Amino acid sequence: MARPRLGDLQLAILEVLWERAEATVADVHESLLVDRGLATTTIATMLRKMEERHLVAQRRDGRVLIYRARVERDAVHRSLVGDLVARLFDGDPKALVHHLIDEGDLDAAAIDELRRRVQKRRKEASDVR
Amino acid sequence: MARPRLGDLQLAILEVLWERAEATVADVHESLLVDRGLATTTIATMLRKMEERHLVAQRRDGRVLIYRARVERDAVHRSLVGDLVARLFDGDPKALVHHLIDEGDLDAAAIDELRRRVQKRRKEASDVR
DNA sequence: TTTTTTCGACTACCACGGTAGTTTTCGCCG
DNA sequence: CGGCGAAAACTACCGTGGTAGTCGAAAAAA
Repeated sequence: MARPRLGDLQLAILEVLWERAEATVADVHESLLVDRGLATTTIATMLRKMEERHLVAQRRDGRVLIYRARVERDAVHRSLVGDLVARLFDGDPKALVHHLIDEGDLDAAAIDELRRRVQKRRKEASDVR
Repeated sequence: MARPRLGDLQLAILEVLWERAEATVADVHESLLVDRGLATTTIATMLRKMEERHLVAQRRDGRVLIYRARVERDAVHRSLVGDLVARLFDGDPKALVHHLIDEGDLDAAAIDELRRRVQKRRKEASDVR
């Protein structure tokens, strides 16, 4: 029993739900229509499968099903990023950033911004405490 | 036809091949035996499938097949990381690092080290030029 | 009330990662 | 030369993401 590993469509659907909080099959279909030319039934099927896996919750309003995300964005991001870090970088997040730098995806300005962000985060964390 | 998206076992196999340059089925099997208790045939099947997808190359030495990686580590890392960044962070690598910081996976010391690394990389790049 | 539209439910496929058993091949040793 | 043993080849199966058609029920329209 390996992990479910959400695919592209599932992620796209969740993205829609994260933005709208609630949506019907038609809503999701319409939102994704531009990027992917999928049939409505495809979205419906996917939503049903995702409901089975408890990724989304479904509520009935009359004869229409209304879906909402049951996992939150941060949790999904954390899980997927953590997964990648575990798979490729032996669980060391720094190694991932090293990779990004070596590939030229981050420049000095970006790092400086990150530095500020760390400072800010530290402050917020102590404020909460 | 979506992308193949290498799985855990495939990655583990590639890891072995990246370290040894060349390996037989038995070699790979032995290397992975500790972590995963897989049958030799499983490794063999996976290697054959990977050969079909041109992830590895196969060379015959008498009766034995010798495999070597046909994709390089950096390329795979780049591809998988790029994929994740595209999927989750709208193609912006900085957003990924922001996430890491917000999750507390990177502290100030780590950032300072990254800064040094950027400096070094910039130097190396100009040296090559 | 009858017809048409709209939804969801069910079913069916395909590709592919992962896992392994069965069969065939082939070189080597006695 | 013949049989043994190891390696490769073939086959099979499951779960799941992705894609969509069909069908039936129910609501809306005529």
